[in-house]
Amino acid sequence: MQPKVDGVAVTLVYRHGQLYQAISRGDGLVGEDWTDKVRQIPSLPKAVQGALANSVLQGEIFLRAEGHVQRKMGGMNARAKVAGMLMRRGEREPLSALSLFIWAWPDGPAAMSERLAQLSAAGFELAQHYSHRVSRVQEVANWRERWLTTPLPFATDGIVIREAKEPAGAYWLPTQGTWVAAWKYEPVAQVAQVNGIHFSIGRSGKVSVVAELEPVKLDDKQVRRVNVGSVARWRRLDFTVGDQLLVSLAGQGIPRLDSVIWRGLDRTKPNPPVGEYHSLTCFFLTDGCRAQFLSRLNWLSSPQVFNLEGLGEAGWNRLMMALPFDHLFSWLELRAAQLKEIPGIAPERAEQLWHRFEMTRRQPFRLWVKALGTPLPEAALKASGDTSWQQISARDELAWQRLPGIGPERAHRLVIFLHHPTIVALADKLHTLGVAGFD
DNA sequence: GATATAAACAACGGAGTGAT
DNA sequence: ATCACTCCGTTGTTTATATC
Repeated sequence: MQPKVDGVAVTLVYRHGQLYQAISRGDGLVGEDWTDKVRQIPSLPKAVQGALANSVLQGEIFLRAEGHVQRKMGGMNARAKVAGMLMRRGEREPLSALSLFIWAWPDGPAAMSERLAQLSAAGFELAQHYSHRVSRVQEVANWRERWLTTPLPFATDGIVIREAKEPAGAYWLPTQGTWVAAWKYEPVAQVAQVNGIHFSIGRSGKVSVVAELEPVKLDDKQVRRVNVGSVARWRRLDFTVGDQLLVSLAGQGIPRLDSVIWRGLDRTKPNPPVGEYHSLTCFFLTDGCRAQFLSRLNWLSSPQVFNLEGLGEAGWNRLMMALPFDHLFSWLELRAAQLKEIPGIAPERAEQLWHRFEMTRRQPFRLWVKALGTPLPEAALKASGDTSWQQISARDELAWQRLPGIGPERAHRLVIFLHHPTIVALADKLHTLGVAGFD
């Protein structure tokens, strides 16, 4: 077992004895390249030899904090600080405050003791120093308590227990792994008063309930809101403005609603929108559609679709306020001169934005399918290979079901979606607007 | 019927960018 | 110089649906 070091996960790739690449975890499959930053960490060995010379290591970049007692000092925003330092550009200061804790060597020697010994000899000493062989739950509990209350050179958020035998690296997948378990420290919890209840509407029409709180401090974080989840859960919990909730930090800093602590006498509750929104609503900016419409715009400018940089929720809001917005793709009809008139958008930026808009016309057809909000899983979209509206709307339920991840239910919904008058009308608009694939 | 999985969604903090 | 905004990295919870 080892302390669970609180930092930012990184994958190190060594080739020919040199650090070749350092990659953030990202979404588990693709991450950021932090190679240059990691090379500036002083404790990183300059070169490694033997089996390590060509290896892949998993570790944690952490902020050195000599004498850190977790129970007394909490997390100190260590993770955010590390992430901040790694995202900072240029080389203003050396990253001398950072260090590395290597916790896995997926294709290293079979015996854990051997892996730890070789890592230590190469200059990654921490794992060996802080790893203990355990065979009983009580031993684990003892170490856990000890690491929580005595000084360590880093912040921790629990402990990790690993089996001595690990599978080959090829079998390591995000969110899986039965050979390793974490036992986190009890989260700090606080009672917070509900000041308001907010219903947010996502692009698909899904409604989420968010409780606005009288701000409370949890460990190193200031919490003002907490996600309640579905309307159904909110109803089950049965709370309203003025009631008090128990809130803790789940995982590494996301507020979590634990329970309702106290209810007042006044049981009046706001009315949530139920059944009003779904995947076929709010393609047009009409009364009551602002929220979902905005979510749709935000989605199509996100990296998952067109990646229109620098255009977020507030930006879209400005566009919507200042210009005639009718349907989801009205932005394609705007002229550069119109964009330049918007307060808060400089002429240069307006020009640039207009160009980005124009370029989306030539973006791959599959991105336009996503932009439309088609309820089609990523894997199926890739496998379909369709490149035109004709192809995609010609598919019947059986043809859809041959794609991965699509069963009868999704196939049915897809056919309804694609032949819905609103979608047909939008596809026709895209044709008129000269978007590739809609001719 | 049980289990697995993908997708959607939420919040916070630090850094960087662009507008005023 | 200040402010508003965006981006990124962190991950738990819920739901719907596919698949075994």
